[in-house]
Amino acid sequence: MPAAHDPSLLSPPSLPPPPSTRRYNTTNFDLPYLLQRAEALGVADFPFWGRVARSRTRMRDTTFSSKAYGTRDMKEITIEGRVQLDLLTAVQREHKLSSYSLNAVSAHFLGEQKEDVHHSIISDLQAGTPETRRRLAVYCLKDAYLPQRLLDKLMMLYNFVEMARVTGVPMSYLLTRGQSVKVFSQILRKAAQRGLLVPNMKPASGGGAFGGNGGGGPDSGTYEGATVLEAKQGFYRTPVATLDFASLYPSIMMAHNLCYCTLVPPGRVAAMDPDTVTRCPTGDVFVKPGLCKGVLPEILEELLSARKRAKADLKAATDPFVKAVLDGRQLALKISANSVYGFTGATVGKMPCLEISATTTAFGRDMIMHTKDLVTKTYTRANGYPADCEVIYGDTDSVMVDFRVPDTAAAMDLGREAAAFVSATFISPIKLEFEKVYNPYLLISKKRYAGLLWTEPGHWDKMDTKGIETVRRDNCALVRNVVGTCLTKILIDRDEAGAAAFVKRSIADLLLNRMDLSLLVITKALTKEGGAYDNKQGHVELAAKMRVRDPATAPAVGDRVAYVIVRGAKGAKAWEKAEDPIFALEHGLPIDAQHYLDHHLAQPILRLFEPIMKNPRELLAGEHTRSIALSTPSAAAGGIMRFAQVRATCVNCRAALPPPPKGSDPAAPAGALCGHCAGQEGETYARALAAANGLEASFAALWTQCQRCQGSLHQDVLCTSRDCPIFYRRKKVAKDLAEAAATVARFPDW
DNA sequence: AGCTTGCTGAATACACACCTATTGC
DNA sequence: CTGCACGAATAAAGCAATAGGTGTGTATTCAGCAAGCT
Repeated sequence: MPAAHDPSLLSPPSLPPPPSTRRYNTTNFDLPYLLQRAEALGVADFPFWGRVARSRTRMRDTTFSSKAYGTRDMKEITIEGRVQLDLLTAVQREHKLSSYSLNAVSAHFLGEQKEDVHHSIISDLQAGTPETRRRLAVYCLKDAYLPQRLLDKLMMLYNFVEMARVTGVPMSYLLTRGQSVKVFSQILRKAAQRGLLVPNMKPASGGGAFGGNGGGGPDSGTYEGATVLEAKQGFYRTPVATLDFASLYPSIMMAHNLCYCTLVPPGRVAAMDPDTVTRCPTGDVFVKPGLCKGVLPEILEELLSARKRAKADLKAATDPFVKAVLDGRQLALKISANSVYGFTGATVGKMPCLEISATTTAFGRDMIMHTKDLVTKTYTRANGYPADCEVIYGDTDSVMVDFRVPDTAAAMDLGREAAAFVSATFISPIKLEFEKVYNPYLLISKKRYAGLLWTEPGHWDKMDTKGIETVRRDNCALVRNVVGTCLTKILIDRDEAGAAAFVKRSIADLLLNRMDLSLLVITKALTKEGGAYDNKQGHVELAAKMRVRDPATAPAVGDRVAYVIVRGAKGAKAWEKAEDPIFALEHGLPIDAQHYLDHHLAQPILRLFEPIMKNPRELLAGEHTRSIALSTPSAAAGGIMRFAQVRATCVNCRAALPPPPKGSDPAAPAGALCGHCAGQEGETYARALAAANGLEASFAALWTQCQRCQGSLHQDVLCTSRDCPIFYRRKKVAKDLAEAAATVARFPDW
């Protein structure tokens, strides 16, 4: 690309245009852009943004990588005395969304869409007329205004300031560093108060471990985690009470005074007075608080009291959105508290101490088993209770008890009683709480269930769904909708037949190609560089393809890749059939409906209906699955059919028409009807016309909707938003309309 | 010549180990 | 003692679990073919 002809500020020679996700990614996009632009234009006195005079703003590349936040390439930009708050990073860290484009995030939190203009058009707008430049300016203003509103609405500053104060790290760390630096900072602060010194430990593996990330010593780094009780799968139509340990791991660490400074080295155990130490299930020994109170337990007390305050605020709030934000805040504090345990188990971290983490989980395992046994043994008919209770499930810190009573209020009473009774067998501050009742409760397997959640008798609070397709982001919206609707019908409406009917309808719609493309878009995160994958995967292959098509907008590491499954040759692997939804739409690639049915819809439906129906498989077979609208392209080598002449078909009965006579113009419209249908021209034409008119009307409606979204009813729609269902619908209707118009054109005499 | 039989290579099915993404707690 | 160049190290909460996919090896099925038989 010769840059000479274009001195415009909008297209610097060295910098690609922003993909839609980067538009509000100040630290990784806007600031580097400004720096590089100034460099390209030779504006030497520009990059001095900090509050330290004559200190030049510097930039360097880094990558951040952690299990929880994923891997991301980042830019580190030094601006002394000013806090950078990159909203994209903040949203990515605090919220699990399918798409993080400014558009999608605004729609999610503000209920507002924003047009998404492809970067190539931006140059055109700038180079156009005053009117197009005005439009560009409005668009840019929106780009700036939406992040500001998100910042306010999500109470980001408020939450970040609190987190920074509680953990004692600079605010910038909250977005550029992980959990461990927060824990370490608290340890340093507490140790300083006590006059203790913290050792500067060497990083785990001593050798020159750089370049290839192989090895890494998987043997010593791991320890046993929590117990997950066997899930007694089924659909429970009676109340199931849930008993939870409050902050299990923190409370264990506090109760048993687990800390670096209270761990007794094996060689010294014999010398200790047995009354002053605790011997743990792992065999490790820690001194009791009377002798020396641990640093970690004290940190935990502070974090938990901060969380208690947050919970009190949450209770006082009335606005549902504010409630949601405050809930996020208390959750962040809970995660910080749990990270203290995690920090001790992080073998690649600054100060691993597996004695602490392994002891913590060992206590937890004992406690959940103890709770299960005690409850099962106590709540029996023999002890005067209505029935023998059963623990049907439990994960880490919870047990789900079916007391076998029909009444929600009765189950709550029993739950409260059991919680108090079991709590009494533990030392402070360990506490088992009765929290909620599920009724009904659909238990599919470990870590996957759904139910109506009750916290007081009389009315249920909400439908709670865990681990099922509706809450997983690597499903398409179709699956989420079908499963979600079925759950609503089954749990709330108690209409199992209706749910089954809905499934059949959805399958028929899918196979008849009546699905919105937006419902079929799957997104998955690109977790590492393309070459680092061992197995081929659809989203990885597609990302590579997109890099070839347009490097500027292709997904980068850490981004979520959106794709649809299009039809491929017979036996093609799934990774060959993944395609960019916009590309598929624009090139008219057919969707592989069967693949969606077999690989995405079938299993979730079976799992859902298995506990409910006798023969769930009938949902996947039968009349509604027979209607395939399009013919499959033929087998070998990417579809040999591509080279075959497409024969025109009768508009009425779709029978193939005889080929046009030799020598005639092949481009001329074919006759409309076959000999058999020849008499029905009038009604067939009327039908075709009606279809075209209907499509025209819906296209106009969608177009207007998009115009409204862009804020002007007398200008072209430029938006190509991957996240907007209207966009897909508009494109599809446009295509259908073109086909319908072509059909109408085959009746030249009418 | 027409049919069956047995063989062979290819296609298909299946079990299994492993990788990857994501969630629960 | 200060400024600069150069090289080294930098950082990263945890485990349990489900599910879908890939790749591989083995067993089974099937089509095609030649030989043999009627």
